[in-house]
Amino acid sequence: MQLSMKCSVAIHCLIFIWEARDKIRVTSPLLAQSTGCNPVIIRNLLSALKKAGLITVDRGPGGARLCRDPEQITLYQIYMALEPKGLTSLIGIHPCQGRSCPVAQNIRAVLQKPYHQVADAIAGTMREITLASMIRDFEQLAGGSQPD
Amino acid sequence: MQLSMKCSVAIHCLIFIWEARDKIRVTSPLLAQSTGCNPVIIRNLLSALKKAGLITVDRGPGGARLCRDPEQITLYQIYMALEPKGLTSLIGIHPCQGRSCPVAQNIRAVLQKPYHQVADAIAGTMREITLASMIRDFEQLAGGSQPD
DNA sequence: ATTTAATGTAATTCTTGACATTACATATGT
DNA sequence: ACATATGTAATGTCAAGAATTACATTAAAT
Repeated sequence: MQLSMKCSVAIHCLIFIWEARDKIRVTSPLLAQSTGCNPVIIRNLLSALKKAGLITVDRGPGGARLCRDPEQITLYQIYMALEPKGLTSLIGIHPCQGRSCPVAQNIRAVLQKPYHQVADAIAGTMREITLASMIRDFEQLAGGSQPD
Repeated sequence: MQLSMKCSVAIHCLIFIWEARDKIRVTSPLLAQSTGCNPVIIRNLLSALKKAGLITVDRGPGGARLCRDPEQITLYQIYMALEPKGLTSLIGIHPCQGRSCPVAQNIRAVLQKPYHQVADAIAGTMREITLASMIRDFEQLAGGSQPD
C-alpha cells in the first residue's frame, strides 16, 4: 500500500483522541464516523496502536486515550505500529530467482544497498516528526472548535 | 504499488542493457526472459524510460541502448520516469471531506507538511544514487560473467 | 522485394490485496 | 441485568496492477 492510508487514518484518530481528552469518550463508532472508515477497521487500527504502547483502549462501553505525551510520539512509531513488515512494505523487488542470467541472480543483492539508504532516509525523517507538531498545526488551522 | 517493483525491474533492465552493450542486441523478449516479466510489460517500461530520455529503442528487429552515461542516471530519474504522479504515489490520505468534525476537515492540510518532508527525504536520497554505482556493485558480485 | 523478428498499443482477462461487512463472543459501566 | 463497546474471525466487494492476446507498424537480412 501507499505510505499507508492507514497511517493517515491513524493520525486522524490520534489527534481526535487528544482533542477529546477529558471531554468525550472516544469510541470506534465515533472515530468511524469522523474518518469515514468502517468501525472494524478502526478497532484493528486502535488495537495495533495499543500493542505499540501508544494508547489505551477500555473494553465495555469503551474509550481510547493516549498513554504518552504527544511530544513523545513520532510518525515513525505510528507507522511501525501499523506496518508489521516495517519500511520493507514500501520497497519491493521482483522475484527472478533461479535463472541463468547473472543480472537476475544478483539484482536482489545490488538493490539492497540503495533501498536501505532510502529506507533509512524515510525512517530518519519520520523520527523527527512528532504527533505534537501535527496537533499544533491542527489547532492553528481549526481555531478553538471541538471534534464531534 | 510499493517503491515500485517496476523500479526494480527497470534497474534490472538498465544494468542488463549496459552489460550487453556492443555484444548482444537487447530485445524485450530477452529482458522478459531475464526479469521474469511479460514482454509487453517490458515494452511499456522501456517506452517510459525512452520518454524520459534514458535509453533509445530501435524498431524493427529492435535493440535498446543507454543514451547517457550511467554516472548521469540517478534512481530518482528512473523512479520519476516510471511513476507519472511522482512520489505522491507513495503517499495516501484517506478521503473524509464534507464532515462536520474539525479533525476531518483539516487532516489533509495537517498531513501535507510531514508528508512533504518524507517525500523530500526520499527524493534527496534517490538523487544521490546513480546507475553507475549499482553497476559497480553488480560487477563486483558477478565477476566477469556475461548476461544472457 | 520478401521474409522475419521486433516494437508500440489497445483490449481483455486474471490476480491480488486492501477495505467493508457481518457475526458473535467477551467485557464493563450504569 | 442491560446496554454498549471491544476483539476477532469469516466472508464479500472492489479496484489496481500485471499477464495475455492481438495486431498494425517498422526495419534489418537474405
